[in-house]
Amino acid sequence: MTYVKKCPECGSINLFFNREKGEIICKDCGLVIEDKMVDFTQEWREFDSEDGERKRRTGAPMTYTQFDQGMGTDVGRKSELYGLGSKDRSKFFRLRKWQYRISTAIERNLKLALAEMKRVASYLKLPKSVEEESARIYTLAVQKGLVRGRSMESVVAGALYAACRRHEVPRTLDELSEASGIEKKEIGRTYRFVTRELGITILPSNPADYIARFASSLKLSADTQTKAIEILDKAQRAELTSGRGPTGIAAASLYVSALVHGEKRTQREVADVAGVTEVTIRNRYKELLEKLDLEKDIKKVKKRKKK
DNA sequence: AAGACGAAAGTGGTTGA
DNA sequence: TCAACAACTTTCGTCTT
Repeated sequence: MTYVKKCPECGSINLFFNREKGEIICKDCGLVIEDKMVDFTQEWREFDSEDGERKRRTGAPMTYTQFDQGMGTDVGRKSELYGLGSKDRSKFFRLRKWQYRISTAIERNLKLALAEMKRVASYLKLPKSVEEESARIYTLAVQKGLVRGRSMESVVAGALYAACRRHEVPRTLDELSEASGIEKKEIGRTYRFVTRELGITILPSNPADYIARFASSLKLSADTQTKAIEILDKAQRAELTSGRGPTGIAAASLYVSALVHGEKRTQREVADVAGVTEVTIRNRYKELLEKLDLEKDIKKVKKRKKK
């Protein structure tokens, strides 16, 4: 395993080490540097002892990014035909034929889907752990027949979106949409459908998870970023965040923070990277000023400018 | 001239009867 | 199942820098 001290992209030494996700993330440019480390968390949850027994396993690691998960199932072999009557014989062949048809159909679909998934995931620079999770979700969806009536691509996008959220490295629907070429609405729809049908629970995404990425695409300093997180923290305590879109909150915090640090960005610029409109930023921004008495900070900056 | 601000009308999703 | 509702968007006119 390589030991990274500097970000190969921007040379920054401001790295964030996340043991649970097995990743190192550059705080300045958002690059995921190393994601091949061991994942220390369980990927399943145990609700009772019986559940645990079933899910625990030993042996070679299973991967979902390969279409048959490194395993295969077959309906019997010819050698098992001895002693069967002609009726059973034909049943045997019928079953095998179906087995073949179904499994090849699923396999073909999975192969295509996983290739597409890989493409989109690498376009979005997603860590391997997210891709794995996404592949798992997609595989389950196929097995439950949830792809029927929907385009394969949209389910792939939905699975990726869900996986990102679960791993707390959220991408916006807009980004997914741009990378996959599927409409935002459609992704949202299939995402909701698939997670509901599979009983996957997803926590509402935390605005703080967006800050680092937005800040780096706006080329804001680490100071500004830290300040934005602080503001966010206060906002959450003042209950300004519930029911609001997390991206809007994150964008507004960044906007304010950039303002007081003299790294002003226009509302338009911030709005663009966050995938919201200026109006939303304005509304959140107004609320932030009202409830968090940040006015004095803003005034200070204005005075400084006049000099 | 560009950016910030705010009002009004429209959209898609959630909720509760 | 449908209507009310909240959040967000689009659009557009006005004010500020």
